[in-house]
Amino acid sequence: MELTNKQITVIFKALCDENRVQIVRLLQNGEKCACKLLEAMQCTQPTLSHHMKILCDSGLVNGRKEGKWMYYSISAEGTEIAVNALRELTKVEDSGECCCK
Amino acid sequence: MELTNKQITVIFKALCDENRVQIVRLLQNGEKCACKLLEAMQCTQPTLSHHMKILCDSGLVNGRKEGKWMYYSISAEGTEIAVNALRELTKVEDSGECCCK
DNA sequence: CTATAATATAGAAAAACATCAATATGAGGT
DNA sequence: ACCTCATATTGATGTTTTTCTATATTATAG
Repeated sequence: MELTNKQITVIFKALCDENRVQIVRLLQNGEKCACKLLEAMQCTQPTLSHHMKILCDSGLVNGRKEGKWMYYSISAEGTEIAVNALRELTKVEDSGECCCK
Repeated sequence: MELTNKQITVIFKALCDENRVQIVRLLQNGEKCACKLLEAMQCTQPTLSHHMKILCDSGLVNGRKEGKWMYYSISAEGTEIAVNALRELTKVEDSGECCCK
């Protein structure tokens, strides 16, 4: 349940590129085909494919193949894991270190 | 209130390095001096200083100077902004695009 | 089975990043 | 004023990431 530092970086690496953040935004109003995403982005097809791989590997985005098309959508599971990981990571715990405890 | 894609990447760039994730973990049980962090990390002092700058610039961590020491702590404000930004970014909105609506 | 269309992969070039050694800054203490 | 200690900055180097062009894969249509 607890993610390793390595796993956490995989998630956040996915979101540390402006293009990928924009892609996630494009997916906010529902599943989209790669070709639709490509239209909206200012990059070549291989570059988009590369970004989609990183997003899918992070678990934040799901890919679904249908015929020759790839459909992408935000993963409810993956994003919940990400939000929880961030909350856990940045949570200040009481260490019991203080004299008052 | 709504962060730009650029601002979001600054936050997540801070967390896409394993060392920085480890630093945040070290700060979870309270404010720590740079020298304490340095002891715990496997890096040189300039490298730590570099990571701390990135963490502070992201808003996730606060720095406080006291004499010749620097004390770092997790920023409640900054981390709340980060969690909210991630939640907003990954939220699937109803676009009204579907025929059923 | 061949042609075409959508996507993925390989490989190379450029940009960004992490890291270190050396040095600078700045704050106390003597 | 000088020395020392904690931290920051600089400049160089190796690594990772982004991006492209060219090519491969896969699926469908004719």
